Amino acid sequence: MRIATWNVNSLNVRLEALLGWLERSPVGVVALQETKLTDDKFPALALRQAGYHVCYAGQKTYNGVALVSREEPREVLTALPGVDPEAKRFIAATVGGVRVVNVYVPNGQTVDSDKYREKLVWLDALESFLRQEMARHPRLVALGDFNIAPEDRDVHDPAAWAGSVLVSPPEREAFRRLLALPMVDCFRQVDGEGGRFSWWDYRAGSFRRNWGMRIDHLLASPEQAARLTGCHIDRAPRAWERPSDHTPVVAEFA
DNA sequence: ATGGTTGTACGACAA
Repeated sequence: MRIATWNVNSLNVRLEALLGWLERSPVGVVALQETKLTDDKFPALALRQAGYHVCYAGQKTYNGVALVSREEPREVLTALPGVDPEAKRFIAATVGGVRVVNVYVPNGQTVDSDKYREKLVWLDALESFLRQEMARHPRLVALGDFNIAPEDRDVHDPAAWAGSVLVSPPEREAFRRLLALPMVDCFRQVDGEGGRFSWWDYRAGSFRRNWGMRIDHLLASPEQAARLTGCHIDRAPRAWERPSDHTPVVAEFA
């Protein structure tokens, strides 16, 4: 089964891109972040007509997550225990025997901000949740926009970014704690090269210059990681007209 | 590379 993650930065703007991408790249599940739609505006019909089930948790203007899947999602959960349930950043469901946990981790803004402290609290809550969830669901995938570049090779200019949000040591420690659960960083397992990014700023021609970061991840429990047969970043949609600033990351499991 | 853009929504904020 192919499992993918894509921060679409407004599903309203990106619906045609998503449908076009699904047509050329069919998946078992794609996890979406930043849908920026209330649930009454979610394009469930268009996605059902494309042959997918959907579950979603949205709000006005900000955040919003969804799972788009070939098989019906079961045991859907739309709140991460221990954090503000009003910010729609979390949705989990069981699809085809795999527990899929879709996260839009808070960006954190700057390392001296309240939002940064909230990000670290959010990551603590995620770690606790995943530890419990893995005990119940040996086949577990946690994926989404983590807003963390795990290592310097995941950053185009590590010196310029040193200590900043997305790369700061406490954030990277939180990410390593997720890996210590243990979970496998699927892309890193397959591709140890640096300079492979999933996000590029809209400004300054960043995509053209490959000034980006790898901040979108798929983490797999050991049992699920044993089935991993491939993982790649699909850069194509980032070059399409009116793109998201993120591009899809796709893992393949036997 | 600390915003040169984009999205939401119509000014300002988030990313």
